[in-house]
Amino acid sequence: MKPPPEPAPLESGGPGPSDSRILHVDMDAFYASVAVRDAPELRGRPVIVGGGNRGVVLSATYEARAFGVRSAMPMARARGLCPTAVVVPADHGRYREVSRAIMDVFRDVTPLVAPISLDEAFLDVGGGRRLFGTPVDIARAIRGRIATEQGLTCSVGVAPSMFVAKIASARCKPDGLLVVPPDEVLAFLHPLPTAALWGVGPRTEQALTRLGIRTIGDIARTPADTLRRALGAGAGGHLHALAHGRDGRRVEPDGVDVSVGAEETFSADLADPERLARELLRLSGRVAARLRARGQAARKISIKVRHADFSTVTRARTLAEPTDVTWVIYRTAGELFDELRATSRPLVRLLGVRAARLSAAGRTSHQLAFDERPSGWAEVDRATDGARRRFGEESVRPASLLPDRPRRPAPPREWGPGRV
DNA sequence: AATAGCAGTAGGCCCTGG
DNA sequence: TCATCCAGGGCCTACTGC
Repeated sequence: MKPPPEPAPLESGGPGPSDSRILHVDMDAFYASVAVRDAPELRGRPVIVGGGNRGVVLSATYEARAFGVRSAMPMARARGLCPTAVVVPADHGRYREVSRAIMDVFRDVTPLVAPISLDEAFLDVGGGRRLFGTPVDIARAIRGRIATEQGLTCSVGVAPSMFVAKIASARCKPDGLLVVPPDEVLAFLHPLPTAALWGVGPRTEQALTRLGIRTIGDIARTPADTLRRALGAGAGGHLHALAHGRDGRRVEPDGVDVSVGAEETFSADLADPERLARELLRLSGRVAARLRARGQAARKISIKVRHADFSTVTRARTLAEPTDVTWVIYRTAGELFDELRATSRPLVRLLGVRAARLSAAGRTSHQLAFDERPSGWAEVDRATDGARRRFGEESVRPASLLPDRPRRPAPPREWGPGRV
């Protein structure tokens, strides 16, 4: 999800809407519910979506949750808790389809839809009274449509602000509807544990516990300065405001992404420099293709390396000019990787490539440096994109990525497996 | 005993250029 | 010329959440 944007400046009249007109709609056990819907023989059984020998649980039916299975839990542990569970691999294409249909339902009642993920969104339905009825009417209608059109259940929180609506939907799961009127917000919030607040994860919860703060009410009774000292100026002030029910954020239709990346955990830890270089090339190709698909170019390239002991480092470099070219990204990532491993080379568990500082790709006038020849790499990418459109994603890839030929990864003379 | 693949922000540190 | 301060950018880690 996207972290909360900065609270908008308050308009005269106080913090946010004075009526409960914000909806948070959250699908119940989304991936698992889609899997069961599409394979009815699974109904009633514990089902876990996830997999891979080193994967985590992406979603689990309530039957599986009864055994203690939770999302983000390592699969090995989940299987231990619930050996009878049916394990189903994820099908992201399918989830995207269903997601689009659901979001369309939301947009039928208001243009103010802020998707948080495939299965969850905020809606501001304050403007729809005349056409669609009260926020509660609208919430019921949405739940009905999703049930009949998709055969799926969702839970809806209705409140005067986004974060209260979010907590409300979580408290009425599954298949629930919970309305928090403005004058009941504080009574609703204060008994809840601090972790119920958006932005309080395990670390922050620990820090608060050390101060003897356990509930949202405790936060509200703590001086803002104490919180700021313990959690930092930003987070401290933010939590203090939330605990008093103040949340100036509005529901804004999606903003643009500020970065795109690709990363992968390998089925076994890697040491082989050639293999690592090939993986870097593959990830670079994926990032570049996604940039081109959005018509964007990036000025900052970063890599992420997770070692066998789970320690993680990132390295980044800003380019002289934006790029969407596979080879430029690969070369940069390779240099960063080289520098990182100049001194020591622990086994690699995960590798990632990310592109940031995005701009519209445009046909920027490109000044060739003295020692630079027109490389033709952009043309290679264009041809690749075209072939993939016609013949499918798997139709084109660099020779070094062909399964039969674990050779050296393509061109960069300056950087290649020979030097790793 | 095991820990995905994304994405985002905050805060600390260092360097650079007035 | 040197010391000092400050602002801004870049980099990195830590944390959060779906």
